[in-house]
Amino acid sequence: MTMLARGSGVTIWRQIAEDLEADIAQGRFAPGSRLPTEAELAGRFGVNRHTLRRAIEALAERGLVRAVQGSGTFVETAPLAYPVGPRTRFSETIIGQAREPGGVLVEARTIGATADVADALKLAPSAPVLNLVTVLTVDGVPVSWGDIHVDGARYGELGTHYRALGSLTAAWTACGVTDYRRAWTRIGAGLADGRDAAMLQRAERRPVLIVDSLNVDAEGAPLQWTRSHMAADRMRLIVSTD
Amino acid sequence: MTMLARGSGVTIWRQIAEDLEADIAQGRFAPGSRLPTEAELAGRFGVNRHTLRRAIEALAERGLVRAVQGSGTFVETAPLAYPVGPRTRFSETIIGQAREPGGVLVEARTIGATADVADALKLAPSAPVLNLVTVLTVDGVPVSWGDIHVDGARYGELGTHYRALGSLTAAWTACGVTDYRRAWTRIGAGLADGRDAAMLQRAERRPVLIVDSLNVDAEGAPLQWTRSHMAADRMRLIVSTD
DNA sequence: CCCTATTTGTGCGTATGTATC
DNA sequence: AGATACATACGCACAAATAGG
Repeated sequence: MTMLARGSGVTIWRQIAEDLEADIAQGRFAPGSRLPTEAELAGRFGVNRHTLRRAIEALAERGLVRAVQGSGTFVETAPLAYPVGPRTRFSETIIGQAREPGGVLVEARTIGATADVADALKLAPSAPVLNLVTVLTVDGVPVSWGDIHVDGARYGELGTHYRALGSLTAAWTACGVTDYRRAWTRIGAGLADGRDAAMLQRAERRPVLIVDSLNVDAEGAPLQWTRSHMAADRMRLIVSTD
Repeated sequence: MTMLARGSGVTIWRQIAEDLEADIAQGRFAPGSRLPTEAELAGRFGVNRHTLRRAIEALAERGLVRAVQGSGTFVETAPLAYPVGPRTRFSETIIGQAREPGGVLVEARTIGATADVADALKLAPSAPVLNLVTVLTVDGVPVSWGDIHVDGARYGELGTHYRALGSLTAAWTACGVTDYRRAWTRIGAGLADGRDAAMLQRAERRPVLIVDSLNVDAEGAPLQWTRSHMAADRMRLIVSTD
């Protein structure tokens, strides 16, 4: 730990933030590990806990650490690679990287198709559509949430199956769809709003990847239109074009 | 124009912003067109120019309009679709959408390969690398800037050719590389920093797509490693997996 | 190339409402 | 109730960038 230079023109919290950042960059605080408590760090630097919190806040804002109330402050891990391919499955991909995937169904309801959805799924305007809201986690950390839309008339039971099985692939199988593939993916970016912040346990205004996609069955008929919001500092998309 | 409700609990600038947004959504202000001047709009709404500017600022923050000093405030156009495929070329894609592509070489220098670059290009660490910084525009509006790295020993003239020809594909041809393709693409997101803001003529903290990619020649040998920063509200990536 | 009008950007001062301690 | 801080709104003036003659 370097000396703090009071009155040097650089605020104390900034010096501390840079110090901690160097510690993280050089692996003295490992990715995924918990930082010492705020009280301990404040003691170490010889500053008030408020000052230290300001430093932590700056690091969290840049996505280097994540503060969890009641638990601690954790060093963020390197972003996960998520391939975009015709047959990529979330669970398989995550397991292949020796991590533990998870999925939670947050909401399930039937709504009328909006223009976008009706167009993608080739349904009549305002036809019944099953809307599932899910959160995907890796090692318990939310990485993405999705707004899933399927034909309500044909696949109204998808939500029930998903809730029981915890995997979308399995839920589709239970609905009699044994195979599906990704037809197209549209990738944009935006800033996390209140909902993103809540679903991804992330601060507002952090960058999110906004990914629209269409899955089709073996015959090419549209099955599922999804808009996913991915925490950009936890996930990165990989496209192979060989 | 709806009446402004002073003291209604909603600030005036917010009401104005919502009013203008509705005008844009319903096409009363066309994409790409210039809004009335601040003075005129302030007069129309019967408010101070500062108040109106606050409303414009809110719209600009959401990417709906773009203010240019000395020129005016313009309605942003819908994001451009940019395919990610083995043989997509910027110029061809843009022309195919009936828009006008442009490219400017901002900087050209030779540096030592960093670990990332050496790895991607299969060069020795700190081998000479030609680094080109370019800005791509559509209809004169910057949509992306890129940090291009190529083997300095073999393709040191690429920068000269690019500057003369204005197109990377043409510059490669001049270097004797008649064909190349995209091997892989990694897509993340971040917030615009000072450099992004300057290069993309965009405010800081706006969302940017950060795209790393590798181009290879016909034999699959690495040619060009690029990190592009794309203005997310002007461009969106499309991946087809058929 | 210069000059000028137009348009957005910035600063300072003042007054007022609102939330917080 | 009082004190304080902060965002809102207005007015005026000037700086900086752009466009056109």
